[in-house]
Amino acid sequence: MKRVTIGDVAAHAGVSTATVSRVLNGGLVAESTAAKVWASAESLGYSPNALTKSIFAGRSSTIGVIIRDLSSPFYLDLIRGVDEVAAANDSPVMLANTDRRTDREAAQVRAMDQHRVRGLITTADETADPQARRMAANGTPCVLVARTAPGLHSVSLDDVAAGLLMALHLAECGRSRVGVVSGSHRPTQVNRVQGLRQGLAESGLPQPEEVLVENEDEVDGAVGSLLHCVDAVVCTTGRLTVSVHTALTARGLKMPDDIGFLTMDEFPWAGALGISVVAQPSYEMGRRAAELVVEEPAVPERVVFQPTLVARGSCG
Amino acid sequence: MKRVTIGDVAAHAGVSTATVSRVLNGGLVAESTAAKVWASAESLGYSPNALTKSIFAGRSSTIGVIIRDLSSPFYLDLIRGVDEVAAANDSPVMLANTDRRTDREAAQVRAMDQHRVRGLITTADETADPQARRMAANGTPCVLVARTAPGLHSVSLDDVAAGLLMALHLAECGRSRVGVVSGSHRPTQVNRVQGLRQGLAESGLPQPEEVLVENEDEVDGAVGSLLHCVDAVVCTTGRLTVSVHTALTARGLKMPDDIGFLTMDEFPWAGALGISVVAQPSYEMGRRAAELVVEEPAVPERVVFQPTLVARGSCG
DNA sequence: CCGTGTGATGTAACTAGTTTCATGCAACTA
DNA sequence: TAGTTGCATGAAACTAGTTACATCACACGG
Repeated sequence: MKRVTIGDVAAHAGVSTATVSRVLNGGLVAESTAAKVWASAESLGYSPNALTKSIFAGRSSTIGVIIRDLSSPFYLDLIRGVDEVAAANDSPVMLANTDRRTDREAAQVRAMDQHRVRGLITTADETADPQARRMAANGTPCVLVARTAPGLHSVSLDDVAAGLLMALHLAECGRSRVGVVSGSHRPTQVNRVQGLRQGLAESGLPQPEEVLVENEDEVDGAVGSLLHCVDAVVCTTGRLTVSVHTALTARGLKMPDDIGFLTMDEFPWAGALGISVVAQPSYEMGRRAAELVVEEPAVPERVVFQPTLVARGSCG
Repeated sequence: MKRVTIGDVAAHAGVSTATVSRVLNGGLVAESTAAKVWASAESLGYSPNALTKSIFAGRSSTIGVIIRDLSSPFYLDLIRGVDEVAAANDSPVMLANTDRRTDREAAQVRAMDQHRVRGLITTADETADPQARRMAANGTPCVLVARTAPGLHSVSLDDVAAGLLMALHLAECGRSRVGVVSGSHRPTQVNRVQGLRQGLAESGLPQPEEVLVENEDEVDGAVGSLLHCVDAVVCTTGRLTVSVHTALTARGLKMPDDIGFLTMDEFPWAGALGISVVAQPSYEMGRRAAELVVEEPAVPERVVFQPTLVARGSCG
């Protein structure tokens, strides 16, 4: 049960702990000594304690990731991107899911700080900003995802452009009356709706009917309330795609003939279902966020990605 | 840039580090002293180093999770379950994705060991077993997911039962000639196919035509080669559901009339698409795995979950 | 008035490593 | 042969905490 320490290896090999450390980390050691040490380490099953290394280095090699919603495909791809870069840099990933409970976020950030993560990638909202800034001041790069804040790095989508793309596509498909389902008051949602409004106006179309839905089980009612006057439904968050789609099809509406449907974020079944989406490069965004952590730019960097339209016929 | 240490707090409050430690962890301290220490800690922005605590405790509070495939809905739900229990126990989750590259697994397990995780939950295959056993011997509970091995905990599905369920449903739907797409030689896959064979035999149906597909881009060809003689296609892994479904619909086949389709693992769009599945309680499995880590049973425990059929009409 | 008990605090040893500095020893130079 | 150089190694200090033990002041009982 007692762990084998560097001291045990040193004793077994008949050298000092300093020498063992040098062998393990590639210092100046005689070949014969190195061989002895390797043999001892092997035979004792020595596993160096990464925590101790980290405490000496002042921080661990771990990259912290705080995610609002593990079940959303966007965040999933984001994590895949982060993990990819982290693995390439021998950095483990420490993951925390807040399950959309904002009150947990500051605590999660604090926990990450206490674990002395090498850097933090987070979707937390303003509440946690002071905490994140303190970390940044201590030299821990913090990257906001899907939001910007002064003094912190960020990786986000051009949400206004996403809204514009949506409006443009709807106009091209000959839709005239648009209903919007948005998911929160967060800036991403607000900006997408704003882009949509702007784009519709530029295309000479009337402003959209809007409903805001926090919980998935409110979607059906909300969509129902939209339907009396619209010929297309737009969903500004990938999280609600299934619910909105279900609300439409449950009413027997066929796309694109009975109703147009356009949503955010690519997902595996979009092709099979013929659903048009405005996609964000979530995997690439995850990669970029992790790169910011690894590269530690001195000045806060704001990386903005452009959305792309993937037309599949659900709008006509 | 220099971190505030317990020593800085002690100096600022005019006490010893021992007293600060006692204040922070609830030892015997005078109320007036405690107040001073809290004030100092607050004003200096002290953040206790969790790594140092862990090294003294001999291990960290982190739970390690090694996953083969982050994009599979099964693993995603599993992680959600693990995270839920971990969060309830104030344990961060350290995540590593092997991207189905078996050669990375042993290295990942080693890395988790070096980080002195409190416990390990892994889908790694036999290659990493010796490493995992060494960890278990050192007192780190290791839980295998979707596989069993002597001396290690495991959380898995009754895969034979899953195959039986599939066969039973196909028989009930009047299917007579079944094609199977399986995803690997791993025991899960083999057992599901075995259960399917057994169930078909018990129902008096002929043995299935089987193709094994490692890569997603081989699915279309493989499905094509099945189609000359079958009236139902079964997919024994959720990972390939999209590809197999696409291969079928791309040929203009309608379900259930032209072909029956049955696959593994529940997924968000199954309802919308009317696809019948044999589901595993992946979230619950994740929770149970994390509980095994937290509870550290002395004897290796093998938890087996039962699959359930969710019939949605894609088989008739 | 002295011995004892108790609560609050400090000292120092401990965790498992890394790293600096000093030292030993051999080979080479003068 | 003495002095210099340089490699290999060990002792000890350091990382940031925790904790066992020692100490001290003070209150109380005999």
